[in-house]
Amino acid sequence: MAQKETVTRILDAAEALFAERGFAETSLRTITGAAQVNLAAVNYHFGSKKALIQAVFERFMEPLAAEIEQRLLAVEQAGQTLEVQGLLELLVASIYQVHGRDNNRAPAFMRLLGMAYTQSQAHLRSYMAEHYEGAFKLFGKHLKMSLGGADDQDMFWHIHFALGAAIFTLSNFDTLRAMGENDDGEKASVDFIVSHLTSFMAAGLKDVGTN
Amino acid sequence: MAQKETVTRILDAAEALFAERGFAETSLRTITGAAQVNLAAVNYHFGSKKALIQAVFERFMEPLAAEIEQRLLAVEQAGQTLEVQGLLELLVASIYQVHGRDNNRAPAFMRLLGMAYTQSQAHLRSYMAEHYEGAFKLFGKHLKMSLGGADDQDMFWHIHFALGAAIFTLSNFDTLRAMGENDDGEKASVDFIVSHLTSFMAAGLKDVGTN
DNA sequence: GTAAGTTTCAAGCGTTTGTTTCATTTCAGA
DNA sequence: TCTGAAATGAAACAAACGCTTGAAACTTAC
Repeated sequence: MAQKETVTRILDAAEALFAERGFAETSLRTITGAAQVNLAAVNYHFGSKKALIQAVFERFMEPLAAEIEQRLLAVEQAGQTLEVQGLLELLVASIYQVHGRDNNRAPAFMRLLGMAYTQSQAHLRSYMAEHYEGAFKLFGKHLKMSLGGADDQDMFWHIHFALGAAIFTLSNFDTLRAMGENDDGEKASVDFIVSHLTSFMAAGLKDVGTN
Repeated sequence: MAQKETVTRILDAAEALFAERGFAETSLRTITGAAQVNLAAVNYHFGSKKALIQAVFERFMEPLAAEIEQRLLAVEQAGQTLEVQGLLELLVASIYQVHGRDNNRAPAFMRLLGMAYTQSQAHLRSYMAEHYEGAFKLFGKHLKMSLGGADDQDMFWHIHFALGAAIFTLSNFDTLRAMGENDDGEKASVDFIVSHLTSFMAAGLKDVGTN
């Protein structure tokens, strides 16, 4: 088996299993078992479990952050100014573009993002803050413009309120979808939720500076 | 040492440590060490680690759910109808009333709530859904009235968007507060964040049914 | 075709985990 | 004061963990 295959299979299995059960709850043996790869391969290719976790994040975030930055810069160069709703749609479109919209990779990764905050993974948080500060600040700049120059402190918190709504909802997507079945046993579609979520977030963000 | 003391000290230590590091990352030895209690005491008094986790939730949620139900029923009996913002303030007031507002128990518990969703603790989610369904549905009824009879499906999702914003923000309270320091090194106060958060949530909730 | 480098493999290293055991201590009720 | 149940303590259990090892199996290049 070629190296690339082994590495990819480990990353695929790790991403899915971490998302499903958490970092500490997922052992290397479970991962290598699912990936049909020898236990030692993880330490050989990545060095440690911690490094594997980081690699999972890197593989997802790297192209996504690049796509977002590129789209935002294109908006600038065209001299446009997007509304809040438009900015959020830009994020959604970026995820779909980079990671597809038919698989459930995006919700799975949102679970990972949530875990990076909730579980004791300080190394992950500093890694993310470091590597994707550029994209985050660029987005903040655009958001500030579309909100008519809100106070920085207010905006920081409103962004995280919105981020929380998105992370929580998408990271518990399957659980919530099962809970929220209507009386006909019908589950909400992804598009339904994404459109309501962005609408909710936009309404909340626009509330900045009202108290 | 009397039994009650031992049980209480285990619960106190477990609540704080679980909130700080997660369930799987916190060993019984760490808990009993912090509580200055023998290792076997956990299995003696609670039965298992899983049962201990559940007991931590029960101790916090039981009086809180009762307080919320009581306040909502009092509103009904007075023939009042609360606005969205008023309903959210009722929740905040209930937490303060039951668990105090000077300690940081509420943010710590919000971390636990977030973990109950994010980590693989299906037993906790079903326990919560079962035991506090009454309070949840009662709150939903009031919210629906204050939103002018929104669609059930829409409201279910908007509630969870708002819940996500609250859980995420409060559960990562310290991390975010450190990240969000302004240039003078000043951190946002709890009251500042709670008031902005409820305002954000109210704005988002009122958005229900606009698309 | 062979040698060098890379990747996989089975096995086992030392630790830590949740849980159990059983002897000992504590303490209320007779 | 005696007794029996309740609680605590020290020690050990099997199982699972991350990680390491050295030999075997590959791939690559000459």
